[in-house]
Amino acid sequence: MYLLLAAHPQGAVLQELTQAGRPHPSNPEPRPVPASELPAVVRGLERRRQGGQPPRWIWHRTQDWYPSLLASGVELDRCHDLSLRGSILAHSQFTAHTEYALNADQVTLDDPQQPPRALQPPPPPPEQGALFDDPDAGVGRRRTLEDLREEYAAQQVALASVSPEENRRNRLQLLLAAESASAMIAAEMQHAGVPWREDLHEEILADHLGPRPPMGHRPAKLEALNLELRGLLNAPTLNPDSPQDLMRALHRNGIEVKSTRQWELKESKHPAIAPLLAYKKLSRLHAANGWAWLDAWVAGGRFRPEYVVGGVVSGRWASRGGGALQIPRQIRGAVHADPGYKLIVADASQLEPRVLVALAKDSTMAEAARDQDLYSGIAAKGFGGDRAKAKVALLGAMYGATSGEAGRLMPQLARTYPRAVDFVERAARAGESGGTVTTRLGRSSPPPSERWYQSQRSSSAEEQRRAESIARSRGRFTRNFVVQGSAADWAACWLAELRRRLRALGADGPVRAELVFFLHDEVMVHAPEHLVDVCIKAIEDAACAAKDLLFGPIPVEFPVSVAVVDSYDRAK
DNA sequence: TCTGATCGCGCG
DNA sequence: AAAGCGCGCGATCAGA
Repeated sequence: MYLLLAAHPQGAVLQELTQAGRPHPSNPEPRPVPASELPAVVRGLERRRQGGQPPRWIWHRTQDWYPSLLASGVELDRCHDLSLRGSILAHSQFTAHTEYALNADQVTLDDPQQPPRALQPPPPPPEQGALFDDPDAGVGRRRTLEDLREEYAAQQVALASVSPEENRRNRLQLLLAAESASAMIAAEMQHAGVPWREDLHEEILADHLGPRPPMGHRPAKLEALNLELRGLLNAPTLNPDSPQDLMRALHRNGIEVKSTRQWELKESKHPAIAPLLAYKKLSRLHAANGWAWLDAWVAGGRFRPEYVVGGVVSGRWASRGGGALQIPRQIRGAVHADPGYKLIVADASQLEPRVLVALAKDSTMAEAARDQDLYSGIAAKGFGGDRAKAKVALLGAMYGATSGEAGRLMPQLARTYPRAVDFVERAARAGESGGTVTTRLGRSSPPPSERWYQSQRSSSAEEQRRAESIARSRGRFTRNFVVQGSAADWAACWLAELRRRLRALGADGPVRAELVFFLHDEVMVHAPEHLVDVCIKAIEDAACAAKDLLFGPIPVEFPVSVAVVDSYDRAK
């Protein structure tokens, strides 16, 4: 059962559709639902089964509907997020020949005239009347039931015309499903929040920085370091937070650095360097994750960041507010399971190089990667067992290193593993010449920048060099895109498969395992102790399922490492 | 005084 | 200025 949900002056309007996107013949009439009744109505419909399956909800953006439904206690099984599907279909090489993609520039669901969503104030939740008083606000004029029905139908037509060769149609369909599932998971994770012990966080801050200072003042330990620096550098008014100020003071003391970055400062032996590095470390902790951060982002024992699915072109998630994807190791001790619960932290070991092996069908490298530690396996053949060298070389190949140790190791890597190296080289060449590359499931790289096109028309030798530099830069991007993006494909499938298994475990009851965090190749489940073992099994099974979904039965493993801990700092 | 760019650093 | 890839965020800085 396909249920389309759209905004309406009185709240919402529902319509049952066929899979193709036409009104369902047995129940074609749209049904308006007042905002106040929406959670109850949706809950009722969600309980219906057709062929044993719950309905699939179709809506413009998951973010516009699902958070408030979750707040009302309504959890749903699956959806189509038309906005996320649309941006994949509009750019995928798999659909490049379709009307949908060809028209994408003129008719898109998300108005290109509007600034990116990140720059707009967040839309009010649908049950707040304001949204419906002004037809131009929020979801806007072109998001009526009819618009969305047409949009969905057009997406289905585009999908149906994808070549079935090499399983392309199935792969793209899988990507769309995984992307919509991701949107639901992001909303559910925000709803659940990361378990965060404010008292432990404050202990960490007090240990490193001293007691909480009055607003706008430096904590005691930072101020002490500041005074020490002023003395050592003979600079009585130094502000170490100012790069210019700091640079001048360093130069006056004969410390000839070109920037004030940590790694460059570490080169110097001057007695002021140690306290300066200590200052920078503590200053960062105070500014990024200090008391102000705690006040702003943690409430009721939970950290609730906003995740932005589709926020990165490669398919990775981004986040908005609170630096959710950059929780420093320093404060991970504050992420702590509730009494009677455990944190299960799982990460896909060396995901990107394994994805490269599978993409390139490099059987020599696959053989080497049978080792639990991929880099050791690769080092054993071609690098005389030198793991560090093998790692640098492989990362260099995926990132496009040209100089330094990684650059020098490339020929060595290419001799032993020509297929893997050739795969990323091809992606780089395609990008340099303005072409498009595509992930395993069909997410394609964006077109070249305006700068790239302009540089192509260069004439002088100077401009030529500049053009080559811009082209190489795009080459490094597309080279990495296929690997990072296919890894994101895998991770999205892993996450969706895991969600399905966790839902099956604790379909009813308040005590249940929840996904609470996701970071590119790592998930965190907050689980009651008696469910820990089945959760671990679910995580591992989901990883296997994801591998099969992407690549089928190939001899490449995607092992996950799992830690069961009370606090996040004990993982890894 | 406000705004956008830049630096620097946290994460994968 | 370029730099092995992708991000977000806070403080500073330059310019209106």
